Amino acid sequence: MSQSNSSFGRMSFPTSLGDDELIEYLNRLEQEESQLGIQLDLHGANHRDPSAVKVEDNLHRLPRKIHNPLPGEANEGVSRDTIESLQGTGVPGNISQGTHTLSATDADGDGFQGIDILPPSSPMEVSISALARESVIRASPLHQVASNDSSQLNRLRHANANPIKPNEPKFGDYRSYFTDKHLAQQQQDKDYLEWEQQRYLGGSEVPKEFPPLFKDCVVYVNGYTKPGIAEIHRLVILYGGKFRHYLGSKGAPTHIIASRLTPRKMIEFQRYKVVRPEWITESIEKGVLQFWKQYTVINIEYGQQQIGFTRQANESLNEANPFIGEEVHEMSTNPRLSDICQSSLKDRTPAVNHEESLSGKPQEVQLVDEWRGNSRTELTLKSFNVETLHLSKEVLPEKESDTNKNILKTDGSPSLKDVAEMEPSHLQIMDDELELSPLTRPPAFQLQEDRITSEHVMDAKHPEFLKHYFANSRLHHLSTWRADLRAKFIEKVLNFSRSIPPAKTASKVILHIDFDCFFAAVSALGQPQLLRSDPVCVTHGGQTSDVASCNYAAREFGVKNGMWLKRAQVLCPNIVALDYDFPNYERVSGVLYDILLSLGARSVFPVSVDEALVDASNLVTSDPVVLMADATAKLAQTIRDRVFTETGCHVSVGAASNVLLAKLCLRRAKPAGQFVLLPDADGVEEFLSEVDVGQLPGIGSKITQKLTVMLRTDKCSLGELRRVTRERLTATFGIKTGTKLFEYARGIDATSIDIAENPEEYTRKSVSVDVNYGIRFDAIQEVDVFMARLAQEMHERLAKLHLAGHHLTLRLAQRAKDAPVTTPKFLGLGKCEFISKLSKLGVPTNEPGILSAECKALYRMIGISTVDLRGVAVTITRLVDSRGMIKDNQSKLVFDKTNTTMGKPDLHFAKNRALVVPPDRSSGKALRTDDQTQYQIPSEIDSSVLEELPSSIRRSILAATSNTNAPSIDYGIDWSVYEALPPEIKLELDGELECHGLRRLSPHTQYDSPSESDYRQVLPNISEAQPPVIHVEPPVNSALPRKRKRITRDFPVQKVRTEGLTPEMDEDVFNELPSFIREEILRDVAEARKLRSRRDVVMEANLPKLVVQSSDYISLQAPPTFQNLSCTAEIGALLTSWISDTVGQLIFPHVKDMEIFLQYFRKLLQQRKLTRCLNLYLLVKENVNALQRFGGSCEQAEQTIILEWQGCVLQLKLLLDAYCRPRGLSY
DNA sequence: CGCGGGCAGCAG
DNA sequence: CATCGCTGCTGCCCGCG
Ligand SMILES: Nc1ccn([C@H]2C[C@H](O)[C@@H](COP(=O)(O)OP(=O)(O)OP(=O)(O)O)O2)c(=O)n1
Repeated sequence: MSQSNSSFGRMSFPTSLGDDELIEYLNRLEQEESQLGIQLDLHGANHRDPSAVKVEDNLHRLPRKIHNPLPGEANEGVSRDTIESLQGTGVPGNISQGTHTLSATDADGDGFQGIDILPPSSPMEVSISALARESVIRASPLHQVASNDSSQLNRLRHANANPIKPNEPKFGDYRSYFTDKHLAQQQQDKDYLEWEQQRYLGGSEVPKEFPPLFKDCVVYVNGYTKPGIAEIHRLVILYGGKFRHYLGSKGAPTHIIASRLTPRKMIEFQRYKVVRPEWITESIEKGVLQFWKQYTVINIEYGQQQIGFTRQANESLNEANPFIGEEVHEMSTNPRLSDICQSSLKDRTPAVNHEESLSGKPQEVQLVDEWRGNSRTELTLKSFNVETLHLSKEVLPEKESDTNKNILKTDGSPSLKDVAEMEPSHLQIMDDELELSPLTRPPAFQLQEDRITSEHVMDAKHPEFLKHYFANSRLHHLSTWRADLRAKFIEKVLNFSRSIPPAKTASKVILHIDFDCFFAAVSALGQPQLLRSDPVCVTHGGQTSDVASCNYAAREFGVKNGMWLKRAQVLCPNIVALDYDFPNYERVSGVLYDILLSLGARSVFPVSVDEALVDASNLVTSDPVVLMADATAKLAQTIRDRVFTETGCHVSVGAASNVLLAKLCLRRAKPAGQFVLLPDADGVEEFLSEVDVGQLPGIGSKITQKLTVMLRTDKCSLGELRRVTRERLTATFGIKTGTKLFEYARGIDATSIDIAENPEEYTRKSVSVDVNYGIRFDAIQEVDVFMARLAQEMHERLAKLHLAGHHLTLRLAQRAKDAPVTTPKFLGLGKCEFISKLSKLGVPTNEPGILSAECKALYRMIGISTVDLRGVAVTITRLVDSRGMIKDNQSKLVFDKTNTTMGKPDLHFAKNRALVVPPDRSSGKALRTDDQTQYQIPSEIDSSVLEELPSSIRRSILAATSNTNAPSIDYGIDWSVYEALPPEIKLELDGELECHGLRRLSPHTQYDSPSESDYRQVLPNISEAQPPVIHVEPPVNSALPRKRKRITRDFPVQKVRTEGLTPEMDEDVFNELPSFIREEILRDVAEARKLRSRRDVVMEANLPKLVVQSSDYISLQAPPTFQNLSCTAEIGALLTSWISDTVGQLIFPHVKDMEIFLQYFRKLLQQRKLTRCLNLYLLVKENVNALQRFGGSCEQAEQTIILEWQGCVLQLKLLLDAYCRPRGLSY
């Protein structure tokens, strides 16, 4: 890079840190600092003593803290309620509104009534502020308050009864998914302004004027710019503008800053004013907002010829309506449905403006004419087609798939797809339709819309992947609905004092009620022109897309739920694909449950969103036995009629004396029917004989297959099954499954559906987050970042449920050896092996930091190659109620060496949970508590640090300063030489050696978990105590005898090879370290832990600060500590974790943390620990660069964080250079 | 022999 | 382009103390 002055933009993302970049960076720092009024002369800084360089000041550019909840929080209760009501979660009294609306829409009959059943939009606005608070919390992950909040959270979302916790993430609140970050950013921006003002007020400088040049401007930066994104951000904010990290529809940008644009971006950005960065700088320079057109980017490289129409279009439009940007903004924050359509359309449709379209301004016509007349239409049209296809799927109430010839039309007009597929010459005719139909005919519902840039696939690398994915995953919805329903019904039962159960009659009547082809039926509601005989299915569309549900017309052709669309289309060429409509599924489900609950049955048990069991014994037993069947049939008929009237969808009802039979009857009843099988013994037997084993609950394909092999039959009916002895069945299938088969074959089933009988049995015992789609990673750093996001998601789910857990299980899907790298299903699993590993966390927790670190550590322990990873699942078990747990870190490290013969350190994390015991504020957590450090880096004390480390690392800390008594390990090190080393170097070497030595082990060795039976838990599992009373033991730490062994420095390890480490060689060792540290350090630490536990090593449990304590023993300087760590391996692990967590959660590394780290680095240099510095530098650099190389290109916010880290890298380099150059050292 | 981790299977 | 393969639970097997 020769032109060091002109490539500032590139500087923002250095992949290597050459001298040129360094100089540039210095220049830039100087620029910025002078603008900020900070005295900082960096000229020649690299020739100075590092302590004189005040580079870290640079990191104060933006204050990242978010101090207070946003205004608008006061509204939250209301807003949650309102949102709640429109979600239709099935609470009595809440649903009927939807019902009326629905019948109105039914009568409508034009196919576009979907709009009528959409929720009103205004509450959404408020929900944004609610989410903003969520993001505030998220921005300070170490100060999570959610789970500390002991206020009454109505986690079951009783819309009418209770206030809803405001920051409870609302399931199904799709639109607000993308709003939280905006608001966090806005808050940051506000903070920055305040801070900036403060500086001038407090300082001696003359207050500088910041005219609001960019008032009404909303700026977005694309790609590399000079100055960089951070600086532009700062300037825009400073001069009264707004800044966006996304091109989302919320607060849509008015200006895009870019130095150059790819052709695709050209098209994408057509409706924006795309300007060069000089627009910003020169506007500020001249004190007047410069006319943007002078800085337009569009014609820089591509010229007028090619897409000149775009520029002109933009100009004419924007000049005709200078407030267009503002309009966009306002509309976006008020997401009425039509706005949603418009904004999404705007984003995807080139060269049109829909505000204009709506108001019918003449410019629009002109614009379109211009566009059509352009000679280069072809190129554009191609892109246009692509975009439009997508658009049509999202915006139109129609479901289309590329391969599907049956484009479902809701009226006679051609769909956008039709238009898009026509020759350009036809477009002229279609123009009106093209522009207007999506606006006048909004969709039934707007699915979560990805904001991905067109060149980037939405895989797990994308920062918003999880939200996007879960918003669109049917199985996620299904699971969440079921869990919510369970919880709701348990709560219901607990709230009502248990009514005396009627004496258990010999005969029960169980109804099993289930919607027929639920998704398909509900989705088809919006398409009344469809006939019942039209085969339809619900699917995302695409060859390998799953058919979630198909109607009975389609089943005639052999189409089944779960089948790929490709196959369904082969079986049934005329099948019509419908879109998912999750909010309506929820609503319709609510109607069903209302009806069922209104029956007054003894119990209602939710099986699924579309399916429930009802114990109707009390409703029909008063009749004489003979008439019971009739009464039951009448009841079933009533239910079916009511449900159909109120929802327009059919349920079927199976009724019998137990759950098993009811289920089988239901199957017989479908579709749209009922089947009652009541105590007629012969009838039951006859009925059962015809049933297939596969229909039994809990008997799936595998068992069926095994049975058919065993019986040598094709199809195995219960009649045949009955001929098999119980013994044979239990021998083949195990005691439980065998018995079940035996009894089910005879219609025997004692399954209870009475939640009230034993609510405990139905409360959840685990919480998990699974992602087995979109998992594609190149670098381990990307995995780390993803793990951090997964942990954050897990944390949010746990916090919402007021749960914390003792155990974390990571389950990975690994591409099978023989499976192709590209899966048949796009971003799918393919053929995989699953490997899972459980970790005991030591304390019940839901802290995202711990969860994240643990996941990363477990990932390394499992040792799956990054590129073969196809799925990740995290499960938290051994749950406890987190309410009542004191949130602030009060973990105490407790040492207990009573078990020294086992050779294991007994490490107890005992939370001082005694509610009467005040938090020990004297123990040095000043940084955390007072300064709100974002990434928890306490400056002094053990416990805080330790808590945020993964237990693996936490544990290894104990060993880091102690002996590694592992005689059988061949480290290739001459330990006598080691012994001869100065103690200081020995200390420094310990951690490194450990890693280095361990590295010789096969990385794929499976390690056993350490036994942690000695872990003492203060908090009992909630499940053991009926009322959630927290049992508190007296704090054990103070009472504990200090049995910790005196630290002994003599290495007991003597049985080693003799060649090896010499004082000169340690350099070599170290030089070798970075390459593996950066890739394997976490794994090594984890392995160290495994190794220790496995080899009965006699070790000493040590506080990190013991390193310092032993400084009297060390004659030289004690090594500086970073977070009380002095082992490079651990510090490296911490840094790696820090980096991936901040990038993963899109939070800035906290200024103070960075300061502390740089301070540490400086100290290290002062002590001339060059190799360590080098290692740390390379570690950080490699981590940051890897993220930038692989993952970072898709998301501005992520880039900004990475940029911040690149700043850090450069600062480290600065410090290193300043140290090395005068000494003639090079590295 | 009982416990617990790992894993398979199942349902919607 | 695609596509959105979740999630909670039960039961079996096997190794360990
Ligand atoms: N593999 C599956 C199975 C089910 N579902 C969803 C769509 C279904 O509509 C809903 C209910 O599942 P059912 O098993 O009850 O199937 P249907 O309701 O579609 O059909 P039916 O109950 O009439 O057999 O769950 C799904 O997405 N994927």
